[in-house]
Amino acid sequence: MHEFLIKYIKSHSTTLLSESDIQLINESFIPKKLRKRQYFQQAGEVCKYMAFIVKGAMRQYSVDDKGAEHMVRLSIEGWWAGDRESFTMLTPTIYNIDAWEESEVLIITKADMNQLRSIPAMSEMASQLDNNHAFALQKRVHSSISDPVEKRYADLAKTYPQLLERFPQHLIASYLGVTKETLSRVRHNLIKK
Amino acid sequence: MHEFLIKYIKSHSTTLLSESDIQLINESFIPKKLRKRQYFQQAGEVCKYMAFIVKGAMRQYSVDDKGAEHMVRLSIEGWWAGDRESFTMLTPTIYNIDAWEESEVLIITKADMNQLRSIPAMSEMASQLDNNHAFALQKRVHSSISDPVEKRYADLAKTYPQLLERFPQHLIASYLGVTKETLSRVRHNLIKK
DNA sequence: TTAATTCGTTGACAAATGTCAACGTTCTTT
DNA sequence: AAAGAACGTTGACATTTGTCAACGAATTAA
Repeated sequence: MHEFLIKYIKSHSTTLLSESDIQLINESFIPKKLRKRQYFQQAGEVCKYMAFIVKGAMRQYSVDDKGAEHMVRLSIEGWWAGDRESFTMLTPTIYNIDAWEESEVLIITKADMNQLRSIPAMSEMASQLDNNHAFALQKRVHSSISDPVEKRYADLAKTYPQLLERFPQHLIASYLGVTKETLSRVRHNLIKK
Repeated sequence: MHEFLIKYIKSHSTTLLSESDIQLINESFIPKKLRKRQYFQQAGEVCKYMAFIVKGAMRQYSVDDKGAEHMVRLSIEGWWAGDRESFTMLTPTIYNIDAWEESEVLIITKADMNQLRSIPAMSEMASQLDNNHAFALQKRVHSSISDPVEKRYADLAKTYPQLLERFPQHLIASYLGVTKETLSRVRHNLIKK
């Protein structure tokens, strides 16, 4: 189960991992299975763990006054789940995170994560991840103020085609900030062209 | 001119700065004056410098096919300017950055920034900044998919009242992702309540 | 000082999106 | 196998937002 993570770390760093490094990593990341719809984190809690998804699909979302859900993130295997702000600042999160599909994850606490910073490949990977995360958020902000829904959907389909295969359209619609009806019509228009 | 930066670094870190640290910082950050509307960075270039704004106001924006500008960021003194992705990845930026008001900035190259990582307070500040930046982007993504314009504007007015005083409304509108006419009407409705 | 821009507002209308209801299909669960 | 739920689509209509034009006030430049 940890092999996927080790492979992932190697591919996101340039320095080598010693046997003892791998040992330490294996001990720090605890395997956990999540049933369909099982919460990994609920709004109001402090996010105690980051999860590396080995298998499955998860979503991060808020719920507003009217009970409507807003997807801020959709993730599948090879990606991470957890609210960064809550995790690093130890403040209560406003997001729920749950498993959309039955999932297998490797979870780690903040303390253990800090321990692992002593491993060069780990800290390298972490900062690379932080960068990529920030770049992706920046692009999403930019497209949200610049592009019509049609383009936002097309870009998503091109950049992350896996997400369209794994999540139903009403979650994709929420992720894009529109209703499922609007996305349905936008898709209809796109096909015509 | 550097005093403001030093004060800023101190307030964003817990470790002390030695005299030689301050010396090194002063040498790494080069003062630069920008006239009104002068470019700090143009789309297509690689962002060679990060700028700490000592005085003035700057904006970061893209320009689409139709010539419309989209403000991804509005910053004033005590904030930073520069496209993080271009700066760290050495890729061409898609954003223009220019001075909205006459400004004084302190600029630093990536190489010099890396040098400064040896100063604990500096690296501490940098990671704190990265975090705050990511948290702010996350919030903006969330509000863009969850909140109506009215609430987005009210939140902005509450969180960053300075921005409303320093930038004209059509730039604020662009920052929120709506036209100036829409913002004008939204404000009108807000006042009635 | 005068002339030219920029800025914010407003009205009329078009376009995009949301809301609500209905429907058939597919997928789950029993 | 049957029943229920989830999903995606469509229509009718309301609401929001965009577009274009015009206007006056404030700001800037000549």
